Amino acid sequence: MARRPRRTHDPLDARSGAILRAVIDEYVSSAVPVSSSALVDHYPLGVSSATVRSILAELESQGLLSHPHTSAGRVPTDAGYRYYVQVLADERSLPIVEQRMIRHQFGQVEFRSEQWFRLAASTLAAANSGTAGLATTAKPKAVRVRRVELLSVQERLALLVVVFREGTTKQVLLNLAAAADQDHLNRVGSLLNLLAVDRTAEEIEAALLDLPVGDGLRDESDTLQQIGLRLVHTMREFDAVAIDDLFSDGLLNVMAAPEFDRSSKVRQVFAALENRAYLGSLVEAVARAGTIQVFIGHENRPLEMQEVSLILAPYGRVGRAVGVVGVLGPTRMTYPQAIASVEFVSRLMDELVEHLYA
Amino acid sequence: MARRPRRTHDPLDARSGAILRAVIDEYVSSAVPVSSSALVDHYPLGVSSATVRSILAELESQGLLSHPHTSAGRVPTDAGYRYYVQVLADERSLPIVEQRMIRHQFGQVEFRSEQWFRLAASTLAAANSGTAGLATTAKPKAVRVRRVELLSVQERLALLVVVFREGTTKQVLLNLAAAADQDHLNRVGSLLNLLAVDRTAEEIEAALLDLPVGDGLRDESDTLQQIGLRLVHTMREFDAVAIDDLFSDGLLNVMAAPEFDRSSKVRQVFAALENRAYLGSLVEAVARAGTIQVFIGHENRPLEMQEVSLILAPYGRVGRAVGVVGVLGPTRMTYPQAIASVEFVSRLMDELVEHLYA
DNA sequence: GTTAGCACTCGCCTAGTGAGAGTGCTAACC
DNA sequence: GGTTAGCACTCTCACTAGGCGAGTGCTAAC
Repeated sequence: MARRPRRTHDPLDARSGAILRAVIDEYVSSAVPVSSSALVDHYPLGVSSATVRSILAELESQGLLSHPHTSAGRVPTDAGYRYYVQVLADERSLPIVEQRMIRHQFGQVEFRSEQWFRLAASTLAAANSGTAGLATTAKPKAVRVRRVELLSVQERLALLVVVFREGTTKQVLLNLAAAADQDHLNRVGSLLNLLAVDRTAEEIEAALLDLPVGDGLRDESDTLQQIGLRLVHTMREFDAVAIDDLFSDGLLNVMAAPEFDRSSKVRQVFAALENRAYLGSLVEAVARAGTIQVFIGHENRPLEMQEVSLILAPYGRVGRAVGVVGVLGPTRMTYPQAIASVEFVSRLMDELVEHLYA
Repeated sequence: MARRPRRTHDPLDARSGAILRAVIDEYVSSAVPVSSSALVDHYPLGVSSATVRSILAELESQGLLSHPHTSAGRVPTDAGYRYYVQVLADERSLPIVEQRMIRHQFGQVEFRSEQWFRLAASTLAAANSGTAGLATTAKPKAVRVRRVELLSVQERLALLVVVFREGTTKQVLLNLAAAADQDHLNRVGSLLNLLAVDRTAEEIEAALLDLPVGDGLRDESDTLQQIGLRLVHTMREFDAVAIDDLFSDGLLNVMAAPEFDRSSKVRQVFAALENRAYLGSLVEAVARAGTIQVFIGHENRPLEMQEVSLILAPYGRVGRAVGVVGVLGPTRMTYPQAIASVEFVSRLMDELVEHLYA
């Protein structure tokens, strides 16, 4: 499961590397198998097409390129992309103007965390044509309560609002065992706050068990137990999911790519996004790695994701809240640019989260 | 804009009606243009294919059927579907077993409104193969505050949590003009609650303006003004959107239909869902009508939605919180079944909402 | 090691053909 | 007069053949 760095291919000599890079650059922009002549025409390789052909044949024998059919040009394999990403791609960073523009946008948007995630996703989609932008909310391993609130809805119906330390809230409707008015709930609420604030599910559960019985607040203690357990349950559930909320943008752009012209292919992309289990495992892997990770085509285990690539980067603080931003696109994507933009946005999100915790 | 009932076609005689119905039933299940011989084979019409042919020609001249090309069978037009839905379709209701199953599922799910919407959407998707289920949250025209809560995040950063009467919450991060600790925020919070509880944005704004200045709480009054205005702004924003949250399920099923095998068609469906403006107008129309509404193909104004149909029903109480549930699918869908299930689920949601307001 | 030249392969486009489906029309029928 | 059988006609679809062009791999010369 752990997504350890794949074994890098035997290093290529400079010229082979340059040609592989050229093939990939060309293929990414044209979406058409690349011929030897196209390479000598568009790239300053300084050799003839015949020479290029022999090198292409060599790269193919190494599994970095493939051949749709005899008289077609070359197409990168997943291994080819992998080598490209790991060895050949120039470390690029986002142009300053673009950086400034994105920062500006984040400054403009309302100060509401949901808006940031939306913006992160749409920014990434906009910065990488043909890909979708993704952003998950920041979530610690074990959430801690900042404050709970109890609101009477009806005689035996109450709304429990929990605010967690990272600012996310959950709300649960409670069917109360006994009737309780707002005054009663207020008293229970204060007790629950005393018990729960700054604590994890585990700790709250322990505290509930330690609760002295018959301490003059008999009336409240039943309700407190009931609601407390419900709170613990809700928190456990929240802790269990790797991805609480997933924002995406630009899925329509992905469909526009020629490789997705049949809807059965598009289906794959969506199935991928709905496969929260796998996506969750990636998010965890990325959070664990603590740095940007690239998952290319067949490196993705689920069959339905083997024609897409994901570039994901964590943000936030390990041990505290960690979320992930990234892009999802066809394997044929502009990796350097995508990596640069994902890296930039993740650092930006870092700052935003840091700002909240400073 | 108002989606008034379309003019019903001149009524057909019994036999023509039966044949139109047969064509639609057949086409819906086979997705292939329907020939006269297929009709006499599969339906007890009691006449020969030649007779059927002449009637088909008649129905076509009335605009209820169309002809892909000379030697192909017939396909219903949008007007044909409309006539079918309005005149021909038998009032069906969901089988009791299915009703019971759905009720059971709603009983099982956690008592959290979000879960209900998800379940409503997935139930509808499951009950109608080839369609997506939709559910919007229940939202009144002008929301009213049930309670506000202020939490200190940092010296000059606070989290405002607003719980509205229907149980939804919003949270906004506030950049405070001046430093404020939790004590200070608590005092401001109580004042704000006094001011805001049970009130709409308009009313809160008015109350803020009426606020006596220099009433011994000078310190708090600046913060109160600032936060109050922010609250009003947030509520206005919330009031302005017709659709706050849209849950959908089964979009992948829609893609499976043969009419959506090219991704450019699928694109349309998604574009439709992202066109919140139009969707919002439909939701409003449905809420206003107070009853289930069917929007077929070209009856939808946006070009990108002219190959899909929507069946939407309101739930909740007009004047209070109203939401919408429904299905989205290709025009070629099983309308009677879809209508029955949407109607059932909307009544179920009615009950749930009613339960909260009782 | 590089290059020019060339034969070869193979997908793609076009045109052409035959089969089949389904219609519309007509003339006979009840 | 409505209904039906029969039939000519139309049009799509699937298949085939042929020509074109792109691009390769190989070879022999540089």
